[in-house]
Amino acid sequence: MNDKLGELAASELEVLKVLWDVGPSTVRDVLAHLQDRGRRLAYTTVLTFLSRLEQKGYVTSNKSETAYVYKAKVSRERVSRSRVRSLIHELYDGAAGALVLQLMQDERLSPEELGELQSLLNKLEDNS
Amino acid sequence: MNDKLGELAASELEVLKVLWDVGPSTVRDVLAHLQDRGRRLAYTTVLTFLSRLEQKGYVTSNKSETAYVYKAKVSRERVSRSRVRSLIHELYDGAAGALVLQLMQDERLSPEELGELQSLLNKLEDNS
DNA sequence: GACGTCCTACGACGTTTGTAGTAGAGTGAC
DNA sequence: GTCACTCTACTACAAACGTCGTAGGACGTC
Repeated sequence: MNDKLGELAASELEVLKVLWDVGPSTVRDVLAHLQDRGRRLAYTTVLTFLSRLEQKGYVTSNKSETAYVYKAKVSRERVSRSRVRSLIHELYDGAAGALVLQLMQDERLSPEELGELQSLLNKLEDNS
Repeated sequence: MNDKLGELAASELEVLKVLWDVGPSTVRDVLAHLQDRGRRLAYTTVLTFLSRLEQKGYVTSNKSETAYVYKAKVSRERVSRSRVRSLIHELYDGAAGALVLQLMQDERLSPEELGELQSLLNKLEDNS
């Protein structure tokens, strides 16, 4: 059917993130999780977002006994990659290195993270 | 005056980028550069974007002899930082390291970029 | 001084986003 | 069988976004 992913609005992403974090959920589940995160929305608002996400191809739904269960159809990694890529494009015309440098400078990385980076860097240097 | 920066829509960012890339420009200059990049817009559309950018506090304008000259008031770095930060927040709940790793793996970095990363990494490790 | 050209101000209009209300179907409890 | 509740479908509506048209002032040229 509709394989083409539409654009993902901010609130839609927020909802999708719940599905990633907690797995397949009903509208009521999603609402509860959002409220835990301090977001106050009406039940029907969440329903609207889930429907729009389904239309855009990001989630699927299955009728269970009681209510529809929504499930993410697109992985967090895929969305992340595509958003990061457009960010790089928008801001740096594709120069990913600049972004990495900026991130490393601005965001305080833990020693563990630094270690991981180092070993990945070693691998990349070997490979080239 | 109005110090608060509003949200930056996609097309507005595109226009702002021209100002960053080529410096202070008139509407017509901006339009020309956008068209070079393959974007087809009406003159008045660009004017609208510049006005909205000015309202939101991202650019200033000065009347010259002939036409207004628009100038970015907010640096690319500042916008970049804030967008990257919301990206990290939206997708990784603040874990910047994950994003750095993903970037390094997905985007093919040149040997020069890898070198820069290495030396920054050394510095960070020393400091900690 | 009328004409073409360029500029800005302002309004407009369809679409998307954020948010929610209402109506009606299903179901369990009494 | 009626009450209370829950769920979905449909509609709505304001604000933001993407895009442009038109009107009218300024200026140079015949």
